[in-house]
Amino acid sequence: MEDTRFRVFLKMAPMTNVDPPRPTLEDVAKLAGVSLGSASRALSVPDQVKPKTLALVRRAVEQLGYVSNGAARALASKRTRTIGAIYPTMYNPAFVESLHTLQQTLWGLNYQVVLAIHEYIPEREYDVVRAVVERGVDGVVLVGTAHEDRVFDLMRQRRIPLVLTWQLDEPRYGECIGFDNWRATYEMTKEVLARGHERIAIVCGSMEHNQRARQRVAGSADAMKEAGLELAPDLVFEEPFSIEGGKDAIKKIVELKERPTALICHTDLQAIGALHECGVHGIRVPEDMSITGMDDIELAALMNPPLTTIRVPTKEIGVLAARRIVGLIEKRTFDDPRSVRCEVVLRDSLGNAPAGTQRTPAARKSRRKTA
Amino acid sequence: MEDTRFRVFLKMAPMTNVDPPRPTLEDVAKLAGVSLGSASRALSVPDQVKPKTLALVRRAVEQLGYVSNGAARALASKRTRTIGAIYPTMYNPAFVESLHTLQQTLWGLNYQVVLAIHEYIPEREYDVVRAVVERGVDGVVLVGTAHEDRVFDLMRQRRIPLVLTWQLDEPRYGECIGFDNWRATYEMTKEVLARGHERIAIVCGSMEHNQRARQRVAGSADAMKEAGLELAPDLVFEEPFSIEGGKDAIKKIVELKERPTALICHTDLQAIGALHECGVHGIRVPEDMSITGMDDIELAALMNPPLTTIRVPTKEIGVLAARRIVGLIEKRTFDDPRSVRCEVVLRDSLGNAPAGTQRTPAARKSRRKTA
DNA sequence: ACCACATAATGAAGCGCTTCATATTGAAGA
DNA sequence: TCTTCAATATGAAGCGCTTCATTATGTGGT
Repeated sequence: MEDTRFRVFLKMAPMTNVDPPRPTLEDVAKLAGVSLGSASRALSVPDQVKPKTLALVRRAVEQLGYVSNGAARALASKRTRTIGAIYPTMYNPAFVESLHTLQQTLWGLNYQVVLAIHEYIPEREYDVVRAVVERGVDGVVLVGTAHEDRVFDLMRQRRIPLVLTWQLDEPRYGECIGFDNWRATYEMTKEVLARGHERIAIVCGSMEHNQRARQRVAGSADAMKEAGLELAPDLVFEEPFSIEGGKDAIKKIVELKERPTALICHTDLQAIGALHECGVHGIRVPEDMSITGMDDIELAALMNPPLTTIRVPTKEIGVLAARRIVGLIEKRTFDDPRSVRCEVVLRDSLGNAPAGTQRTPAARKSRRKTA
Repeated sequence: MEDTRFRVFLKMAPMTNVDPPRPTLEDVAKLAGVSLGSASRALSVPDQVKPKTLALVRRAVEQLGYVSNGAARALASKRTRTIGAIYPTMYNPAFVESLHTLQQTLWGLNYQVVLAIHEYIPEREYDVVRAVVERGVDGVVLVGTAHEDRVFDLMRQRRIPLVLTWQLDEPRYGECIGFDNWRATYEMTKEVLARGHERIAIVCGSMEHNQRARQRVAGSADAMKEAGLELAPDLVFEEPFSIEGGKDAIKKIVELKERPTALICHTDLQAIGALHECGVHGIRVPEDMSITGMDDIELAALMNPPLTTIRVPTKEIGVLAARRIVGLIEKRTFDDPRSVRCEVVLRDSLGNAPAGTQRTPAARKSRRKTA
């Protein structure tokens, strides 16, 4: 038995091309009866063509279902209206918020975002930046100010505007939108100290390639020094910035002979993990141990107990980064601030140090004061 | 007084061009002493040039800091090695997980991802798909099988491979990787019914443009029908798929004369919000009201009480979607499954219905059975 | 009517790459 | 030494768009 469907197909194939080429601007121009140049201008600068021409072109576009070819446009115009946004991870809602406003703002300025994630792996960051640059972007937004030299070199050599977020520094290349990480943890640590804590632990991320982490640890260390205390190196836990990271810190802490009475985490995710793991081990928060986070993600306030944390203006960072990168690209100047402020948000997960853990009279006094 | 810096600048400007052009492949070829074509092949198919040529080209690339121009390549080759991934939001960790494995898998297959978010706004979805197509992608991955006609038409007309995730259907165009949304809530509802609940509320997303939402509601309705019950329309709350959405549902529920004894949420985020809001209103979970979620995000197990939910193989979906879209593009066939399975994960937020709320003998019986 | 001048439309020259028909090379066989 | 035929290399033709020098069109002033 013959399958007629096949016969039809074979007959038609040579006539109806298998792959009818997608319409180009030239097709549009031809159909509209105008020149290629006019068609192009009708689409990109509609107020510079006569209404009649515009209408003709628009109708042809409609009729053909024309969609412009971005590669050709990019090649000819040397612009892509695309920004590369490179984040460590999307598991942290703080970055999601920031990305969200970044992309909203850029959309409003008629730019698109291409997102890339490097999972906190430094070499991966370079690969990703390079891939994005190769693809063609008019600007790049990165998190943090410390990056491999070759990242900066690549950007500078290609003269691609760069905005660095989440931190304030004098970078090798590019501009910053961020906050003072040192101050953030410094102020939080002050609050912790004010409640009589002396044995304070820190859960930070890997410090090796993360300057923010180093600055934050320094903020705590300096606050403690001012109080005549010292940050014990064995109470600084370098863990992933994740829920799991926070859990692991607590698992290590329960093994300690002498446990800390407060735990300052550098992300809310870690704090949430720590909080939960404390429950597993019967450690009461804040009675036995205080826990603080950073970012003030939506969930922080919903925890039990609600999480004391540092509010980071993530959304503002996204907006400002978007405006600044566009400003750099278009050599316009938005008169925006470069720095945003964090603030400590006090909730129940931070309480007084357990009685009898204070060695210094000053601490005993401060504990009473805020009790 | 004369500012000499200016003089120097003005003098140099005509000589040292302000914008030394980035090196092109032609520069590389020239420096290496080979033809443009050979240089191109050295980079794209290194095993088809002599080792000597390859070395020459590599050295020239190195020396010039050459980075290829993706637009030119895309224009000439008609391929971009880029996949457009379009998600409703990144606030839901379930999507983040899925994106994560999608992009990892695609990276391994030598493809990049451009991400776009539409915030559950249907018109925005089209804009975003179009923007991505215009930019140039070899394939697109979408969430859900119901989309505006023009989305499908655009993809089909341009013959861009399309993979639809999170759901199984016979779409107008493209292929599916997903699970049976109806079955997921059907099974969950069975579990709820088995604990004697009769007044069951549902928190879903907007059903108008979201077929998944409709399928899930149908799953619950059908399970209830089998038990001789009916899903009350006024107990179906269409709320955003967010923490806030869950909170709002509870706010409406506390106003009700007769409250439901169980709340089936369609995302864990909603369930988490609901859980918290119950606390605010003094509703004990699960004693006064049971709450269930969907997705089984990491946080679900950390809630208090831990959340009964439906585990969705989000990571698997990402991997399978990546492999399938590449398969479609390269006309290769990975022998992968098209469907993945969900399963109910029982935790403490689902409990027995409060005594005295059962109207049917069967329900009373089943309550005793599982008590 | 005529010129001057702004406003629009035209057509061609690339943008930097891939690809393919063609030319060149060199090693093996006669 | 001379073919022969693979393996490589070459050079030119575009890919579809923007842009710009140029030409055409039309408006108001005299």
